[in-house]
This record gives sequence, structure tokens and C-alpha cells, in this order.
Amino acid sequence: MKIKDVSKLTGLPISTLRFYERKNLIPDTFVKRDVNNYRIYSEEVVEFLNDVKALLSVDFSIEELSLLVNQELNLTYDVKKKIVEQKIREIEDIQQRLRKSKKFLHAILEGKANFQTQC
Amino acid sequence: MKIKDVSKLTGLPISTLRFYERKNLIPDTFVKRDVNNYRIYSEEVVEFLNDVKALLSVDFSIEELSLLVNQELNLTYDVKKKIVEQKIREIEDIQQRLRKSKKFLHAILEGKANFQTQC
DNA sequence: ATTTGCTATAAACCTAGGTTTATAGTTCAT
DNA sequence: ATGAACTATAAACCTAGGTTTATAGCAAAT
Repeated sequence: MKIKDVSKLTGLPISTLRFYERKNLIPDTFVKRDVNNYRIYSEEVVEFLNDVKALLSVDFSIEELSLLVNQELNLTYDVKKKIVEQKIREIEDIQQRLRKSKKFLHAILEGKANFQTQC
Repeated sequence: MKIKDVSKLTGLPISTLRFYERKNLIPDTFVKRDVNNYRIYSEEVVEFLNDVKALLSVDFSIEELSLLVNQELNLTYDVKKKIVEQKIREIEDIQQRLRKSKKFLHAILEGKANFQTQC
């Protein structure tokens, strides 16, 4: 597949695909170069990128994710496991803040929030 | 209260307090000017800013929040209500994505995620 | 063979949400 | 009355996560 196909299948702009690659977010196993220097992607890259999209959309930064994915760093499974576990805790933190904020917004709607006296 | 006191009580850096004010995030009712042009804050600003912090930390942007708070715009209660309701829906969206991501991360830990074959 | 479309890179640009710096006026303690 | 601490503004700077632009080399269809 060429870059445009990957773009269509993942919904990620071509510029973003190139940008992610520069950031080491796409392992070499997924993308080779043709004789003309065009990127040639494997079919599996689509599922991979969909996972990446999901993770980026919540709490992972590009840098964190590239840490997990970059094979050259050769992190042990244990180190990666710790990163993932830490991330799960961060997500649970966000979940708690979201629950609070939602309560707060409902309080605003019901005119119960102090905040609302200023709005 | 002067700016440093507010900074201490809210945990927001002085530079951020001034920045938020420039962004119309702090209603005039909370901050006046002394003869020397120093900002003089009311006591209530502390609770207000804590609410602002909570909302910014999840899903509100400064601009959205200033829309709700800016009295000069004179938005009707109905318009503000719709903004808040919309925001609640956005939060629920995020909550769903977080639940999915968490599942995904657990799957990675258990070696069940396809993603993991690349990590 | 030339126009249209796809690909490439490097570098500049953009936005949000701040922070830092430069410069200057005030206040308080000694 | 002088130094330390606090305040002010404007403008420059910073980071993340991209996007846009400029320039140029392939490819496919007419």
C-alpha cells in the first residue's frame, strides 16, 4: 500500500502519517521504501494505526507511545509493563476528574453551583 | 487580596492569573484596580478559580469557559444551558473512549492485544 | 511528450495554553 | 533614603501536535 491508501483507511492525513514516522511512532516492520523511495506499508499498519489513534486520543502523548513502540530502544517487557500500568492509573485519575466535572456541570444546570452565580 | 495571595490560595502561578484575565476568564466582579493600578481581588475569586481549574483540567478550553463567564457578551441563560449540556455530552464521549483505552491497556498487559505484537 | 496526480523532503507556519524577559513603577523594612 | 520584595505591561519565547508551503522527482493516462 502507498501512503494515500493508508490515509484513506485510517482517516489520518498524509502529513500526519509522515509526521508520526518522523516521531518514531511507526515501527519499521510496517513501512519499507520502494526503489523510487516511496513508502510501502504493510496491511497490518491499518489496525496498528487505529490502536495508536485510540491511545493518542485519550492520554498517551506521541513521545510516550513511541517509547513503547520503538524497537531500537529495546526496552524489556518489564519496563514496558510498568509504563502501561502507570498509564492505567493516569486514566483512572482522569476518570475521577471527569465524574466530578460532570457533577459540577449538572449542578450548574440546576442552579446549584456557586460558579453559576457568576455566569 | 493582591495577586500573590490569590496565587498562593489557588496554586495558579501569578503569570497564569494575569494570562487568564487577558483571556476574559475572570469576571470584573472579582478583580478591581487599586490607585496604584495593582489588582485587588475579592475573596470569592478563590472558589471561582478552583472551579475554573477543575473545568479546564478536563474538557473546557479557556475560550469556551470565557464565553460562559464573560458578562459583556450577555448570553441568555438558554444559550449557556446549551453550551453546558453540549459539554456534558462531550465528557460522556471521553468517558467512553477512556473505558475502551483502559480495556485495551489491560489487553496489552495480558498479551492479548494485537498492538502488543509490535511492542 | 506532456499534463495530471502521486510521492518525497525540509522548513516554515499554526494554535493552545502558558512562561519568561525586559523594563519600570510601588511599598515596606531598616 | 535605599535595598528587597511586590506590582505592572508588552513582547518574546516555549511545547505539543500537527499542517502548509516550496521545491522536486516519479507515474499513469491522454
